Amino acid sequence: MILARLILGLLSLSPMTGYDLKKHFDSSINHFWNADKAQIYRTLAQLVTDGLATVRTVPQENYPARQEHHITAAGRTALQDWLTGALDRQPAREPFLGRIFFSGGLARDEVRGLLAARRAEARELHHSYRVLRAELDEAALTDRRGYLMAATLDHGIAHVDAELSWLDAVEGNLP
Amino acid sequence: MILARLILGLLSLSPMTGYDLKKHFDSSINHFWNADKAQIYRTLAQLVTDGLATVRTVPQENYPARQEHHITAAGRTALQDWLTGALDRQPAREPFLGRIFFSGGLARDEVRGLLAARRAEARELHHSYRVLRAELDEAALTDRRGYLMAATLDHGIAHVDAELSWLDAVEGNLP
DNA sequence: GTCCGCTAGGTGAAAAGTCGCCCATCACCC
DNA sequence: GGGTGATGGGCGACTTTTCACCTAGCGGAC
Repeated sequence: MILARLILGLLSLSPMTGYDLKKHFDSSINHFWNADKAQIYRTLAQLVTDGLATVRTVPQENYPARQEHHITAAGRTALQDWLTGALDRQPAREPFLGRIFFSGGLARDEVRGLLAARRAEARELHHSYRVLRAELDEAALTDRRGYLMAATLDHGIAHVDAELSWLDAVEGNLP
Repeated sequence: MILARLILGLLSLSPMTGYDLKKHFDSSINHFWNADKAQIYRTLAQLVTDGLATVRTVPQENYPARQEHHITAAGRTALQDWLTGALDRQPAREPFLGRIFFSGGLARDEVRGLLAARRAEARELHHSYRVLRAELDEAALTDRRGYLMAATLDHGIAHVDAELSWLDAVEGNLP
């Protein structure tokens, strides 16, 4: 499961609770994956039963105790195996293209509306990616870890740019 | 469910069996969605119980009878509602970026290997999209339906191009 | 004083999707 | 004569994902 791997990846950076993980998913991971809270807690439990992580309860003042999950040696091995293993190509999934594909029967302006809505979304995404990118520490980009994390954001930006160009072309030539 | 809509879309073009649908998914739809055989049959059954499609059994010589599914008026309405309804933005899902994100601990050459594997995949995809694109009838592209169907392929090509450029940039500056 | 939001960690149920397997017939190749 | 693959239509079990709900204490706003 990809989620288990991503969680292992985060745990390899530092021990975390399910709550911490959810916050990471919602911020730094969000541009390429998202995870439901329930799914995170269940996957975390699975990692523990599989011996890839261990839990340590850390009491806090004024707050509920943290169930801190630590990656184990076996977990690090599993993570390494995933990172260096063969690429599993996953099928394309673009619901928006499904609409475009079947929009031949719509009026011209309805199609333009569809494209405009998509453009608005893309622009918004582009902006939020740019903001995230600008917040990155320039110095951190010179080491490989920081560079690759930034690269995943650049990936998002590049694809949103491609999307905008495609939208322009499609609308420009729309019969 | 998106799958139900895509199936309705295909049924709106012509009546089909589950088998026909699977073939369409594997050819013309494959660049933006894919569907499991079992899933198609179950969704088809659901469409019938929901009154969005009806079945007609058509016997054949030498072959099993076709369970031809026809879209109903209610089905066309549902399809129209989907096409003209608000865009539901779906979260990003890029397992490959998950690898990149956590590959900071790998050796430089291992990261290059990852990028190279991705590049090979992208080039292959690019080629298959180009082949499909070339097979399209030029004349059909002047009407809106054909134009939009081709546009979904162009979308794939544009994004694969963006992916290749991104790969070049990432590898070129890799620390 | 009461409600909202943050910290923290869940459960239960249903929907969605995947995987392997099954049935049948015909055509074709070796 | 046996295997493969196309035509056609499924079933059952499983995993993955989502949705709604629940617990509980604390801090601050109204």
